[in-house]
Amino acid sequence: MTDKIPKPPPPDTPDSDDFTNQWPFELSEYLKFDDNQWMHDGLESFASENVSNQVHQVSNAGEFGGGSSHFEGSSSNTSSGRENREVRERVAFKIMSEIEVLDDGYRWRKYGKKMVKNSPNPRNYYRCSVDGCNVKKRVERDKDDPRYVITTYEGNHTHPSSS
DNA sequence: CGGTTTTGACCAGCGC
DNA sequence: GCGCTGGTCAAAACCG
Repeated sequence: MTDKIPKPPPPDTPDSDDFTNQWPFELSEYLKFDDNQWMHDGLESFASENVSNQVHQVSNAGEFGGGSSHFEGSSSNTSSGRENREVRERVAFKIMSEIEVLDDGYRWRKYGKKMVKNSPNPRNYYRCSVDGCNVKKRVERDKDDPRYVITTYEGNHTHPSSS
């Protein structure tokens, strides 16, 4: 099952950070959260319509390979613990597709499946198979809209997109 | 043969 | 202190 998807169109953005542009599916919404308040108590509403409140258009999602968001691990500076070690950017996507695993040009190795209580559907955990690339991907189906898939990316790829 | 997938169990953090 | 959820790893099985 390496390439279940025929990988349709990697047309003219093979090395662009905007790999979202090559997604043939309908990217309904794109969510970016610096904190983690998006699914704190609004996961249900988030999947419904509330999402429109803090959702940006895909076209504007031009930041991916550079960790643009000023994500900060801790808030205060601790006397000894300084610094946020590795800034792991988290981005959540809501895609309308029957396929959950879209081929974005990278190879993902599934490393776990878990059933969340909020949804009758299981949550899949993927990890980048490339050595040195510690990017993680979390795929979950919507609870109210099974035809929607929520993909959460964690981290940035440090290797060239194959192809 | 290699790489990947799959299920279960384990662990950690947090809540009450 | 215990329970629960979420997350990760591990071994085995399977595919190309």
